[in-house]
Amino acid sequence: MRRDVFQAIADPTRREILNMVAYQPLNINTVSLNFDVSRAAVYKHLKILAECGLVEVKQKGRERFCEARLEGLSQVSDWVEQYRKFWTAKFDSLEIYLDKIQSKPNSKLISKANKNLKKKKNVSRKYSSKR
Amino acid sequence: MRRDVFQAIADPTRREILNMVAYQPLNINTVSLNFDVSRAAVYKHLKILAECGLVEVKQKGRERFCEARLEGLSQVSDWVEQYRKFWTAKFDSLEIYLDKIQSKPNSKLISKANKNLKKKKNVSRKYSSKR
DNA sequence: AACTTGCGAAACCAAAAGGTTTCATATATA
DNA sequence: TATATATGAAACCTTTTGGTTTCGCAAGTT
Repeated sequence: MRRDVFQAIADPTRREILNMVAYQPLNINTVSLNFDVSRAAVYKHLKILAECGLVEVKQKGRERFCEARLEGLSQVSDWVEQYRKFWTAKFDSLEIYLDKIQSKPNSKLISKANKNLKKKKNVSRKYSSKR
Repeated sequence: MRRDVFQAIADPTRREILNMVAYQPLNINTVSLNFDVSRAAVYKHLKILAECGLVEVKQKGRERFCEARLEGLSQVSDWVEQYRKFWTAKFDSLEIYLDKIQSKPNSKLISKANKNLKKKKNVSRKYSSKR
């Protein structure tokens, strides 16, 4: 069960939950009452958010307050920011590059590709019906 | 079939694909050769990326070159950035607020919650075995 | 003590995801 | 022309996801 921040924020309900507890800690019930889905469903979402560290749960009596711990989002921020140059810059030069490259794609990737090709053929054979 | 950027980048393979085509357009086969999964699987990932606008596909003869169109990531960037203050700021005051609030959670959310509570009871009845 | 609340967990479900094979087709190439 | 390559698409399969009910229990309330 992969449990990373990217997957955690992929679900719109979880993003809403995150937004809700970002401004103040709320107990699980209060969070769930703000959604149409069942408390159990919200509970599971909260569990996922907690598992990847985006919310921290603190017991207070019989209640459990969920507090956002958004530092984990920096991982997403870092990932996105490394590509900002690609959508900020003009793409004309890249277009031209495409025209040049198309008959002979990047050699580095190709050589890596060739290694995988062998692996891939093995895998294929493994699953193939013909021996 | 929900098809948004958040979901598109949730899969690590798709993030790798995106990174691969960010630097130069590549045809589908070349992309797939760099992964252990089948071409068909990679094809599906590319389709998802294309559906949410993160890659653009251009036909060139019998080949189809995939080009990254990363502007869509700005949506993710915007979403994350709105929370940066929460992980940059000190949380002490929030901690104190928690202690004050815990016996009486946010009234705005609560009133919204009450509306949903009614809905929720209806829904429950709908699915309930007892009539 | 009896009742209400807030949770946690289990059992179940349907749909979505992520993969795999296989096959057909169009485009290059030898 | 015969062969190889690059795709698209369909049929299937297994695992994950996102939800729902139902139950039990502990902690507050009346």
